[in-house]
Amino acid sequence: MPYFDVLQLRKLPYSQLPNLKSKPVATLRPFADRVVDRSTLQNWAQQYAELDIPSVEACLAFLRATADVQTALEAHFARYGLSMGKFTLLMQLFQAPEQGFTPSECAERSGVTRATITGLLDGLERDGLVERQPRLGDRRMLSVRLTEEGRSLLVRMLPDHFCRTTGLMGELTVSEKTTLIELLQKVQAGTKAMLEP
Amino acid sequence: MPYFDVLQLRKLPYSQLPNLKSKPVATLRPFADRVVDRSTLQNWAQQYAELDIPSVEACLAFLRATADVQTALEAHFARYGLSMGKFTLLMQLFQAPEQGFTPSECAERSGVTRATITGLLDGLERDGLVERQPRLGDRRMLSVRLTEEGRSLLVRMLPDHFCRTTGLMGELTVSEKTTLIELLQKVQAGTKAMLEP
DNA sequence: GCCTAATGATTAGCCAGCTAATCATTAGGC
DNA sequence: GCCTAATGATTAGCTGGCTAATCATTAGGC
Repeated sequence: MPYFDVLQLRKLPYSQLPNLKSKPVATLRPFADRVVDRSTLQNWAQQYAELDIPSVEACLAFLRATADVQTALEAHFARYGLSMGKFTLLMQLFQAPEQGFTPSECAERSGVTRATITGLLDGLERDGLVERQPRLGDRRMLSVRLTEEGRSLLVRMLPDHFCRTTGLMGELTVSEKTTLIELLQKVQAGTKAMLEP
Repeated sequence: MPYFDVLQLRKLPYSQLPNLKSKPVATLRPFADRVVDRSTLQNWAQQYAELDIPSVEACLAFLRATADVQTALEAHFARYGLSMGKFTLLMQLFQAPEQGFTPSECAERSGVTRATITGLLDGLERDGLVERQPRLGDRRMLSVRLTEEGRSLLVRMLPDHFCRTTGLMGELTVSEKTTLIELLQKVQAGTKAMLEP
């Protein structure tokens, strides 16, 4: 759930995505954008000295962008029957050496737990995009590899994928992209403050 | 799962978060940052004319920041026994009129489905932070309100919350915050390209 | 050489999104 | 006035994160 809606912003209702299986039946109806009310924010700022308006606005803008991009990526991957996690996994295997990766290697490279990888592999294997084989030499490990079908799915989708990635950043000039990267790195550095005990 | 790890970036391993209940046992070990390899990117760019390096880099930076902020917020809310969704809901009710909101209103304001609200309310009600009561006049509807306990939890946590939000943006100057907001709006506009049929 | 500890994969179970279906209630057309 | 359609809430079931526990296998110390 989008956190920023505390202050009445909104994300794209999922049911409005194009190309997803079905019509909404008893789900959210579209509703007008509710942009954050300056006076509400100022009101809060009077009650809480800790509230810094520009920071909150930047944070809300970030979360709003986050939610929209997330939604858009999900819709993109859904066209190919994939989720972000599954695509990530496939791309890793696409670049993998001959013998593939072990599930643990996949987990480590992805920054998710092994349990999550097990689940994703179950799905990908069910869809015939990936195969698990015993690893010679150490019977605890498995080799995970793309099947031909998996490889061809990627080859088929990558042009579209890169094209849409370019489109996502299409409103920014090259120098704006550079600036954005710098500013995002500063936000990332700020997460330290959130994580502190 | 963080999509950007296709190109070997990483997010903070969940198990390294401070203040979460327990020690990692059989989970991810820390591993070195793998920054995207320029030459890999250039290599790919040769194979796929659609790949625009600055766009991909900006996209990866964004997704990386997204994942880290998400993780940090989750850790922050976890200190108070909340998730982002629950916090959002509580904040809405905090500002609600006397009679509270109906679950549907909550859903609409949050941009999530009613089913999701039902689940969140179940959890919040179980924890005694919120109460559901029948609505006079229309027996299909419910009134959802904060309990005293819910209200006092918010009052207790908000100073810390705003403080940490300010901290999150603490590395940026005021004018950088403004710039960031502008650039993020452009990224948001770019999601159109992702959503197109 | 054996026994304990470490490692790899899986399983079970929680959470919070989602869709689709169901049920109760209300509203509206004829 | 009644019956159908719309509306509000819930439920069931899927997904993909997570933790914790389990099980098999391997490695290492003594």
